[in-house]
Amino acid sequence: VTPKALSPHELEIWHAFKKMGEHVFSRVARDIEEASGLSGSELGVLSRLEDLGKGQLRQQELAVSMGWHKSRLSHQLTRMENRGLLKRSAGKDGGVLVSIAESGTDLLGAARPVHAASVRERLLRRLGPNQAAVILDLFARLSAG
Amino acid sequence: VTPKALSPHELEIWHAFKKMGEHVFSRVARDIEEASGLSGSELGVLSRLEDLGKGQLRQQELAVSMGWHKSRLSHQLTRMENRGLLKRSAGKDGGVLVSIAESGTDLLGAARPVHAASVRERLLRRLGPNQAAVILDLFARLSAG
DNA sequence: AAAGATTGAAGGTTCAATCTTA
DNA sequence: TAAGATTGAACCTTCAATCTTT
Repeated sequence: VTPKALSPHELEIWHAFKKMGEHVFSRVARDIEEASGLSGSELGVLSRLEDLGKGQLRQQELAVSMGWHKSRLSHQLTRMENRGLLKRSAGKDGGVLVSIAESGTDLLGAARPVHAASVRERLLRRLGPNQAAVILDLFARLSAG
Repeated sequence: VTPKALSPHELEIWHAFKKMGEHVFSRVARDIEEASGLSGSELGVLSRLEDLGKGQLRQQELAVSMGWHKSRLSHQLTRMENRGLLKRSAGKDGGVLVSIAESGTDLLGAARPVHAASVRERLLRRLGPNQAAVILDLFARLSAG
């Protein structure tokens, strides 16, 4: 086979799809960072600790809930532990227990409303009448095997 | 003001929007990497060198065409120069001239058709009747001030 | 052996500081 | 001075290799 190159129109769609995400994510991340000093990853971890556990989760559960590989989470937790946002301790079953620290709780409290406002400002309020539905449909189509 | 938290429906949209991009990009990048050994960034740089210059561009033009900051491009070019994909030389006007190397040309030739096929498989063919148009509209809305 | 977790290396991105040269 | 470019630090992600404990 000799696959054809992408047409200008195909390239335009691909380009828009790429830039769309980059644009929104970078702005939301910046809003959160400016208001709380937390990165997007840090907010994700702290939110789950508070929402899914009561400030405490097994590392393995945390990994699954984020959809992250263990290695990625391990590196992330190491950085966050160094920043004093959380603590790790030995669980009774051989696993590791991750607990949110006081400064983590404080920053999370500051970041949550900013996150909500930013997602509304950068994405939700800009969606046309049926575009939210299109996004959900698109997500399903693109994620399907 | 006491901003409200995101509703479950808002969260669902935000989650879908995030995962959608991650899913598609990681698969396209993997397809390219497996076929050519090039990363997405490397392919972007090499493509522009071949398409916009004739294998040679001023570093500054390259930065503008990619929409990258000079620092980001500098780091990227350093890695690519170390891999033997391109060469840098002094331009006559004080700038730097970036030239694609033989191995860069070869890998680019291998990666191009794979990239086109992957974008079609991972994104384009999955779009419903009007979804391409929705993406273009969404891109415009989200990029607007 | 299998599960849970860590580590190091390499690539990527951003920021601020610095260097170089027209 | 101003433009073009580099550098180092910090953060992020992935992969393969390695522990550690059950």
